[in-house]
Amino acid sequence: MNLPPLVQSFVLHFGEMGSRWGINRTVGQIYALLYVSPDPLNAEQIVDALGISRSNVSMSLRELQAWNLVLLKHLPDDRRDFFTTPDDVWQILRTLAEERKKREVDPTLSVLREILMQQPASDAERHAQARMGEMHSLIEQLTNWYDDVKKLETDRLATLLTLGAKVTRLLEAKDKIVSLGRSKRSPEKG
Amino acid sequence: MNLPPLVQSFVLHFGEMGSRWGINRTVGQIYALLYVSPDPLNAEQIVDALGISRSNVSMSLRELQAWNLVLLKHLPDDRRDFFTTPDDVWQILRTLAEERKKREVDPTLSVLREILMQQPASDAERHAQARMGEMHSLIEQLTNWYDDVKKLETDRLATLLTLGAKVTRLLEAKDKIVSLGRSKRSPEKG
DNA sequence: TCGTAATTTCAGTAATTACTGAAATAACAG
DNA sequence: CTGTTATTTCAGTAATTACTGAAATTACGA
Repeated sequence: MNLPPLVQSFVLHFGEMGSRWGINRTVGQIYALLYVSPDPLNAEQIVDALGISRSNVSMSLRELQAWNLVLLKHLPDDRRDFFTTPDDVWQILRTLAEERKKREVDPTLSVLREILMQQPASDAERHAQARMGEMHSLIEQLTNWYDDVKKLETDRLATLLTLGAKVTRLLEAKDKIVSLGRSKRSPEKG
Repeated sequence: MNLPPLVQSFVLHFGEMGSRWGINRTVGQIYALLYVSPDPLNAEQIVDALGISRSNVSMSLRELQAWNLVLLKHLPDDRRDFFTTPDDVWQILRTLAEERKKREVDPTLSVLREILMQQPASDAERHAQARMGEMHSLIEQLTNWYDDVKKLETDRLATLLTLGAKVTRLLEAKDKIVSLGRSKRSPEKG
């Protein structure tokens, strides 16, 4: 491996974390390298930087493309492929979220839906189905929220994050006001 | 494998997804089985249900315990260990989020912090450090939001989710009002 | 302390995943 | 076409991860 020390630490870390993130070492290292490189890199440069085989680079770049995590660039009068990551980290986050949802959540959601359609044939199955129903509606709530939030432009998203749980304090206040207003006509618990 | 068909589909799916979720097949299957079982199960019952070795069950339960995803129960006059999952799916979600953060995010955050302390020795390193800084602050914003939100009780969290992006519409309105109020004294762009 | 059941550990093996080098394919320029 | 460079494919191998069975350990009750 042939990199400035500071970059090397980063690249090695991404390599190690790769397995925890569901990608492999090489894919992690290549992504890290592209992320910190000032300019797009071609395959040969990646080979030189990381000291891995050309074919491994080819396969790993293909993997990163399948994840939509890299951009393919071309220089004039040069037919080699050059790769970068998007400049905007928020955009990277969006892509990551989208792809992980597609791979890690959607299949489960559809399996759950299918099972929930079936007729339970015993108490055990009835109970199991009820549990799967709970899981299903939890995931649905999460993905609905996600679908809603992913459309936000970056600065609105940042606002939402900064606000965090404070929002619910507003809601508490609102609840009080609403229930006060309602209390004459239809009083309720609480 | 010896399970009602409906449960078996669920268990097999969790097994297959296991690798995508960073756990292995057996761990996924055991978790799924415990999740849908009406009562806690002991190791022998898991062996019978899934048709895997006793030692594999032992190791996989240990793994699930490391993730805080299962509860250990004891029946009176029975010294075997029985395992379940929490009843509350929201609690499960919280645990999952906490553990994934611990394993998948925190190490990167601390590596980034360390690297950002260092003195860059070239333009390349300066650029890399700037990029890592962007990543670092993105992750910090996300984890701050998470720390804020994780404290909410379940129904407040559900409210927050249901509201989703609608919150920002409130904010837009608020922005307008505030800027209107300010416009006489210190007019600004927008 | 002995015996028994429950659980864990771990060396060996099976299964899976990652990586390489060589060959094939593609994309051009002359 | 032919030669050259870039990229991909893929069979074989290396490395890693998962799983098993046997032995060891633990936790009791008699």
